[in-house]
Amino acid sequence: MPSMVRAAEIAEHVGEEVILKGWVYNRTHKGKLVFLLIRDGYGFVQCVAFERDLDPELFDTIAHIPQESSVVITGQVRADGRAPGIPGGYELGIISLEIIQSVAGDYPIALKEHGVDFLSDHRHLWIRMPSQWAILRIRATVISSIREWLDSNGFTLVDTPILTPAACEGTTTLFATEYFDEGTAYLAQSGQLYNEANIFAFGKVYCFGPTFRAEKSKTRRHLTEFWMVEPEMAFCDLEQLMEIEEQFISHVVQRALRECRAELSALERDISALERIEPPFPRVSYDEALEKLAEIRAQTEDPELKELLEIAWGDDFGSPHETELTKLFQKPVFVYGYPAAAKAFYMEPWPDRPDVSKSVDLLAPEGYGEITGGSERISDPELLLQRIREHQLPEDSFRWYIDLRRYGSVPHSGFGLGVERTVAWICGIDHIRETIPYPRMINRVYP
RNA sequence: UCCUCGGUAGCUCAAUUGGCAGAGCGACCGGCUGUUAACCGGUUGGUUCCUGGUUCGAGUCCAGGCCGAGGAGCCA
Repeated sequence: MPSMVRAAEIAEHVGEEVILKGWVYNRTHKGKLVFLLIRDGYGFVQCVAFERDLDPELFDTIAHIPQESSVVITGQVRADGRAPGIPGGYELGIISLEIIQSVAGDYPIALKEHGVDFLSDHRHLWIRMPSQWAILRIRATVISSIREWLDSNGFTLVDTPILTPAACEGTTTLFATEYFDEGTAYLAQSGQLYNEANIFAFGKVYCFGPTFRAEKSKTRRHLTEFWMVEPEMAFCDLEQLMEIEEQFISHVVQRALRECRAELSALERDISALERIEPPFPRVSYDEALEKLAEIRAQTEDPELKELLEIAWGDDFGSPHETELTKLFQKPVFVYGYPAAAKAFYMEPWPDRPDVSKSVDLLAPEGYGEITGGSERISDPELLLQRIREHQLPEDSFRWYIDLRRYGSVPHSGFGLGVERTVAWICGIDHIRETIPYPRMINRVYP
């Protein structure tokens, strides 16, 4: 009895008779010769049927097998440079083939260009296509390496709630839901405040889960449901935070490079752009970034870009600013020291510059922009209380958060990494809706 | 919420000044021994987003609406 193989490991079985279980991705009929491109979940393998080698009835079946039919194939593995696939270069000479289900011939996704709305409506089928399959495999590897790095560098996973009593940061719009007799609960937009409690028990922690924003954002960088990992560290200042981030991000990219070569090349990703990603990353202050933007603005001939890049000290960067800044570097770039007014209430002020916060965003290169946002947090209870009042937040709801500064307060820092934006950058694709299996956007909750 | 663009066959798109609704792909049938979304021939395929208006005549012009895409703001 031949043994079952996975497409990804086919190279290890050259000369052997093996069994492959999967689905017909494409069929090319050449008369006395038929090529089937079979996907099995682990890759795509070409299987070849010659009329002279097979029973006429079986050959006719293979010649007419519809796209996406499920099959069990027995065949002999051989190396052939002409064979397409992921990874390509090997093919199966078909000895026998059993159809588990023959599709009626009405599979909606033809092998041709499609519009994004059509593909989104068929997301449950779209994920079978090589590009989407490759992206989601890379996503899985990215998530795995995020957890691997944190777990092996002293961080404890401490889960934070998804149903929360109020806005963590009080600014962005939240999804609300009825919560028994307790009134309204909200879907979490961040686990950070809970992380800050957790570091006083565990030192270094992270939470990792879906987060929700009810913002009516309609861009290639936004989802209403997305995944975020948020590490938080006690006894950590802004400089140490940046060192942690660059180690962490570099590990994630390098492991994707090692383990997802076939997927990245299926996406035609420029590998060399990723090979450069290792510490240290450039660091630019907000003030320096403003100067660089002013230079770019002075040099551009494009009146539209000139207008988009207009910015005054105190404004947060918009995506045009981020995009232009990242073009100046071949690695992710830290921009630190944003104006306090543009950032959240809990951020530690810069020494001797109260209008500047000890905040840092990491902007991915090639125009991808912000993938992490972090800061050193306020550790003084009086200052924190003052900020809560300035932002007109409900003091009573933040009692527990203020307690953290009363019982053993220490300098501490943390950041949040957007998984989908990171995957989009690593994959080199232009819209994050393809980086999550079932994207949730302002006008899409199906399928 | 604002700006720009779009909606025609299952899919991707054409349709001249307002004058017979078209092509490619898919599906189905046939041909082809190395295809890479094969190629060639044939068959099949329509509420032109909706409502109203102008006109002898509307896919095309006008008004209102619906849906989608890209961008802005906001953010990861």
